Amino acid sequence: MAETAPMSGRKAQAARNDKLILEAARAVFVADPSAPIAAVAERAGVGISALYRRYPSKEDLLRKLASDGLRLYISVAEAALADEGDPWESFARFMHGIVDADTNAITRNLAGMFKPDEGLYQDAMRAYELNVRIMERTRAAEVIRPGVEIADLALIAEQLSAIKLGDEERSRELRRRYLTLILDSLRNPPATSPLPGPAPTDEELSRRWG
Amino acid sequence: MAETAPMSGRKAQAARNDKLILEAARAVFVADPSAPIAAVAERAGVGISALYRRYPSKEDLLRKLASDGLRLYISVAEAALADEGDPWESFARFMHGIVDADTNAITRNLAGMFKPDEGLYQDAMRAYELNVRIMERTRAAEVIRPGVEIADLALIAEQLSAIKLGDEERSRELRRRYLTLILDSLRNPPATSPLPGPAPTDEELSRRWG
DNA sequence: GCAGAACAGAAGAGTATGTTCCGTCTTTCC
DNA sequence: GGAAAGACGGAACATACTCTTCTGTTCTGC
Repeated sequence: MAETAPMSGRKAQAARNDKLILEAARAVFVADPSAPIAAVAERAGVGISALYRRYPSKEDLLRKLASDGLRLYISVAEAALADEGDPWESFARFMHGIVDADTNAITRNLAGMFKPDEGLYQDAMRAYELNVRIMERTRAAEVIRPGVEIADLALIAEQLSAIKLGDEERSRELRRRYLTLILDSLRNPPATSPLPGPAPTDEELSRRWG
Repeated sequence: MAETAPMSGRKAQAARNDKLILEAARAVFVADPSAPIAAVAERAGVGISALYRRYPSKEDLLRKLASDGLRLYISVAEAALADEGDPWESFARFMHGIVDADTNAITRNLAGMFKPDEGLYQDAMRAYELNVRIMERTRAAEVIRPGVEIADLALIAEQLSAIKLGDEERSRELRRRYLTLILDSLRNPPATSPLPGPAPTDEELSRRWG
């Protein structure tokens, strides 16, 4: 099988660690943007030196994460633009896509913790341009509530990414719930879609106070 | 005039400082819950010892802030319950009240930074009970979208309190904007209210990246 | 005029965290 | 078969941060 890299061997372990570290870093910094780098190592199940072998400093790691997150955002936006179906459904899928991917958590929330890169600027401009085109197309179809601007979408995504309740998966589910509410309100004419997933329970809310 | 305390005198200055310190603490910790205590002193324009004269420790100050915030929440909820007018309008005013007061910023966001007080527990139970009654009344009038639970309201308020853009006043204005969107969607039947205040501008958004 | 409340801000003490470094193990090349 | 080198774990180091205490000073109220 072409996919099966030899399970043993230092090189194979290194390749696996590459992914382990990036995934751990993403998870840790999404949960707490100011987390110490030791927390990333622990979560990845590796030593600290495995991190420093790959990234010269914490700042470089953060920049890498933000860069990946921005590129993910771009790919979601491009997929949405390629979708030539119903304009509203296409727009809604775009919003669901960026909220599900939670790209805000690793771009906006990490801002200020690293010095932006030239490539980051390029990607940011590209992302903005895609935003404009999606918005223009949706407006042209007259399926979005008048008065809603591009920047509104960014702030809505940012609000939703602030929901952190329990599990990462449960958080996503709840974000979908409130995104559904907002989208119903953004749609022209307004709609009433079924709310996905169960409402939060009082127990879920109060557990965080410990 | 009973209200006019002598403008000079150590005692008068102390009374003024009481307020200055609480207001500064609120503003500072709302902006950054993990801010150092020196930032509060600086913002209040007083020395650090003026803080420690009033509160034995940082934790006590935080507890005081949270306690005040919770009481503010309760008073808003009580006012909403006392309002016997249109059920939906009353509910909407309640939501606007707690979002405007931004009580989440000084209760939920400070959680875990101090050991809860017995009085806090009492207040929390009282707040919860008021929530239940407001929700029951609104449901009984059948003006709220089916499937919406009490805990939804808490999470919605929490989302909105995550919006921090520029000025404190501007943030409030934007929170009202998105609260209006959500309330339109929560209402049964759905409504389309005029959006208050201008949409965020791209410049406002990008300024934060510095 | 003076005793003391109230204060500003520097100094102290302890903690948290980014980064380096050393000893170890495994692989791979001769 | 042996050894050089890549990769790693985690302790050790240096440092920056921040809560709290403490000292010297000012100004009020009597």
